[in-house]
Amino acid sequence: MKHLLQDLNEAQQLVVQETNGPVMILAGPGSGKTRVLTYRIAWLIENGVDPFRIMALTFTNKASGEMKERLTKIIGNEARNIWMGTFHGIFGRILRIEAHRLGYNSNFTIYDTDDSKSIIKQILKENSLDDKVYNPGLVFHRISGAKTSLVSPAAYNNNTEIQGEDYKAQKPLLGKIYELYWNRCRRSNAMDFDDLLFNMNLLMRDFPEVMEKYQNMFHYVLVDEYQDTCLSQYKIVKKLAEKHRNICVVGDDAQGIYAFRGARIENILNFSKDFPETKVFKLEQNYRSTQVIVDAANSIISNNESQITKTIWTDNDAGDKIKVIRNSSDAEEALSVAQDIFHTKVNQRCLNVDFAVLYRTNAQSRALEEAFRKMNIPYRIIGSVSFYKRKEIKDVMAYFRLTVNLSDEEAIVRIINAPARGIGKTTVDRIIVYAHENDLTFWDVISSIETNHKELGLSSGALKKLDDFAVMIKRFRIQMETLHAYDIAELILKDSGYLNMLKVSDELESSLRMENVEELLNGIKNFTDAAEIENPEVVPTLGDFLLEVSLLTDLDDDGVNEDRVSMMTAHSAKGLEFPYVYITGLEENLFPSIMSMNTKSELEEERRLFYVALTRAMIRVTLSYAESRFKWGKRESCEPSRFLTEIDEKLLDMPRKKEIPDWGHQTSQGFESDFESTPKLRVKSGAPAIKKPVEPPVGFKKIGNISAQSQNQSQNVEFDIQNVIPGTEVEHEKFGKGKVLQIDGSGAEKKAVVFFPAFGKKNLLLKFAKLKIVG
DNA sequence: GCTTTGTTCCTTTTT
DNA sequence: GGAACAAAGC
Repeated sequence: MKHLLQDLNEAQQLVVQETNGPVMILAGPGSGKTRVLTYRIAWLIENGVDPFRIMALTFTNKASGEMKERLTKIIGNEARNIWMGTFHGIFGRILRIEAHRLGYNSNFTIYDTDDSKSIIKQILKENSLDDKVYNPGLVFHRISGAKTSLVSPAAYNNNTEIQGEDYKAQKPLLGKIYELYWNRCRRSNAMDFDDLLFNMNLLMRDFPEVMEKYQNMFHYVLVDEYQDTCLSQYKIVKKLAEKHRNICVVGDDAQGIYAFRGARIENILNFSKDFPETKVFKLEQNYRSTQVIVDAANSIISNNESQITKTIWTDNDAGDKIKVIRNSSDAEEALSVAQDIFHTKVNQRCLNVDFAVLYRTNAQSRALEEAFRKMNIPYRIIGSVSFYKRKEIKDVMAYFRLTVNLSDEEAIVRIINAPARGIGKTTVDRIIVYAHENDLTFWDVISSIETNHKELGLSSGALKKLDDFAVMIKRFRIQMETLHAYDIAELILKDSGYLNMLKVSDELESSLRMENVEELLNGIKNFTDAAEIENPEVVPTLGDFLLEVSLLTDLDDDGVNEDRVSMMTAHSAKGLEFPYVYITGLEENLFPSIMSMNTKSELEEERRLFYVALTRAMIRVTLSYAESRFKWGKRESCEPSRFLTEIDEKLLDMPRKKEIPDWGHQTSQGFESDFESTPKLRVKSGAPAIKKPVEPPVGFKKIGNISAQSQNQSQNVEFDIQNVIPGTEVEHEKFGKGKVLQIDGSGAEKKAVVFFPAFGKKNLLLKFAKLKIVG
């Protein structure tokens, strides 16, 4: 047992061993918070606590994944028996068991933000409400806010204060929309993210026997990032721990960055009121960062009025001053960062994984990516545009969702005509209206279409098509009973004709979509394999997969162990650490964001976010800002961020003019490549014919054109990407050898148009990463 | 009914 | 730079 504590210092040891009764740990950045939590759990188990009796809640999958991994290293396979996961994941699991009590069935769908917004849009349309007044995003935010504060539609509409606010804002019908949305979700047997928390509260409030069951089940409750809990999370946790009172929360008010989604930092302050016998521990020593970084972080946060006084200090060396880089444009900024990393790598002999580039908004990643490709530095983007937001993935998931949960109207409408089955908008609309008027679900109507079609006034052709569709889904349902997740998924994709639709399409995009669908299938395969190893007795179902995947924001990147620079938003960086950190886009209105400067507390949250970003670094922080930046295709000039002046001047290596880099030459638009550039290629639709058609290399055949949205989106061809130029011979794992005709696209996935003689049929737009250069 | 073409309006951060 | 919508064309 001794060996466990050996890895910890004295303060940490004390915390780990204090296992009985409520404990609050105020842990500054770099104080070994995750370590303490992990070892505390390990300690419990080593002392005979059953892992099934421990619940450990985190905010992100990343955090829980990391903790699980560390725990497995310390205590072995028992780690997987702990109820460890995100709030949403764990509560989703419980709700699946208890769904019937709340009028759901256990295969409920989890709606993501896009699903929610599209339902709100439909509601607005059906009630002919102006979507300018009732902006769907805003409506959703309002509903979400109500739910995280545990205000039901009924309570919302009966609360004169809320009604007054809405009335004042000239949006008196918000409550009505909330109610309609609420009912729509219930009818579809679906919960959105906030419902997972809300319904968990309902369960605990209205079913004392259920509450007791889980209170008895969990002897130990641990919560990470406690400052980010919202009211509904806080109430659940409080109730769960009420009986055994072995609750341990870890938090840092200075790192609270989620007030926008309902987090209440007060929860930290109130903890001792709820549990008067609480023992409070403070971990203030920072083992991560240099003196300079710690001082800078402290000097930033001291600008905030509201904070619990806590001094972070460190024994570490002073370290380098914080370098500030001034740039003329976003493109130049990206190149400066890439170059700086390049030089640091050479001088300090470190790896790509030692670097992180942070930014305020995801949109900023684009320029960085371009620069990194130019400089040949491998990178990984964490949490960018989600894999699961792609059209083809959403389509495929809709098939799965519908098969598992027939009530899911969103899903049915999405795929009833994908691939085209001759079931058009008019028919679909008619069914929706009919269903809602008769209090039926969409599925109710089409599954017994023979009895309904007269009132619907459908043609016999439409009737047949709808019936065919319903029969197909019914067949999937039957087959689902006997097949495990991967097999049924594959079967659905084939039999629905979706895969074939992609296969026969000659759009370049389709082969890319195909790859994504295959990637999803691989994901299911991994899921079933892992589940079978974990518990060979139980067959992993499609429903299990859906639950897991709905709460995932990104497909688990396979490149996790590769040596790459990490790029992510400051929010995503929470909980991580890197030797070298670059914080980019330090411009007023960008960081701090202009959207977050309406009130003082919003500005203070931005400051805390900057604090989080700074304290990710171990050895060196580099800040950069640009004097101009592209916004909506237009160049706008920027002012340096106030944060730059809020840091103690002595800690800064002040801005200097950017020297001209040793390659390329400067233009008003940033840098221009030294490589030869070609005339703009026009794309097919909406544009005049390609002026100078691109001809395939000798021995290669070209069929089809690039398809894009409109002439405004014609793309530049770039040649200087990772040593590949048109003409380069490449090899694809599946299609064999080919020749690059064109490099295309910007953003996360640079694409190459490649001719594959073996494949013959068409040119392919492929994910760049999948190509190997031959010779 | 389905596909192509043209326009508008966005943009914070995440489960 | 792009998603979502609307309109026109097939």
